[in-house]
Amino acid sequence: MPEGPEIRIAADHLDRAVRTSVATEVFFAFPHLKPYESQLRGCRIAAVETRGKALLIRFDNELSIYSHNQLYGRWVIRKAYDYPATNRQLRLAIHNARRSALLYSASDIEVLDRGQLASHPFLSTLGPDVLSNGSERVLDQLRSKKHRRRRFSSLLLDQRFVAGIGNYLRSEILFVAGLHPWLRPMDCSTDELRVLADVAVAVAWQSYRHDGVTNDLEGSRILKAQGHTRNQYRHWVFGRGHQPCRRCGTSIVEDTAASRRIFFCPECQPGHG
DNA sequence: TCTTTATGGTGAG
DNA sequence: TCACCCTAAAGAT
Repeated sequence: MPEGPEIRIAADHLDRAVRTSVATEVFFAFPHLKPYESQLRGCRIAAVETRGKALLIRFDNELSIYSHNQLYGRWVIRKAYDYPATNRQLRLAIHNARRSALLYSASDIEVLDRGQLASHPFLSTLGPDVLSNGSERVLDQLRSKKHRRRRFSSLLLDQRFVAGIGNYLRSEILFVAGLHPWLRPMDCSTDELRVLADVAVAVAWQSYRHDGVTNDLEGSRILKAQGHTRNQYRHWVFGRGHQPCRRCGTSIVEDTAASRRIFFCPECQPGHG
């Protein structure tokens, strides 16, 4: 289940498994991609990259495989031709002498040449990647005229604003920054925006380094030791509607924004109304 | 065996 | 803002 950090973790595994190796075989489930199987067979993989939630596998013949996992796609790395037992649909496989990289369930897979990559309708609209840039780029976006009047709840999910933030990071970032979701950049001081930009980058990096845990690391470690499940210790507020805030005990509010669930603490995230 | 939900994204109005 | 697309798993019946 993929936001920027999860995609980057998958890309790291993929990179270790296939980069610099020759693809001995490439399989596409979609008929319109079949012609590329022979074009990519025997090619070396030059790089595995992420752009927000999208992933690119760059081959040395100038072709790239683009994939977006949406909500469902899942990468699995196995020994060569060692397929897992699963009911999921295999959509893409890249084999080398030692490993097989298998992409299940994803529906958004393309093969792009250099020109198509440069003008890609989704990639070309992405804002700065939250994991590939310092917080200055995020601050620039927050201060830009284009975004100043939009609520944080809408802004943080917009990949043209900053790429890689998804629905759990939205709630978590706003909680850590202490900002109410309905606020807009124009409602905030420069210092507050600077904090938000720093927090956005920091929370995304913590999630990447600690396998999706955005909660306080020491606190989550204790909860885990006490036998709490991953869902129970993972986040500050996301998925914790009506439970007590970990900081102040106030009941966490669950609401809807941009057609997605959002969670916040009305006490720790003031400034609305 | 349904219906709903999900850490995502698009396009119409 | 809403309907819709995508796929899999969980929940309801």
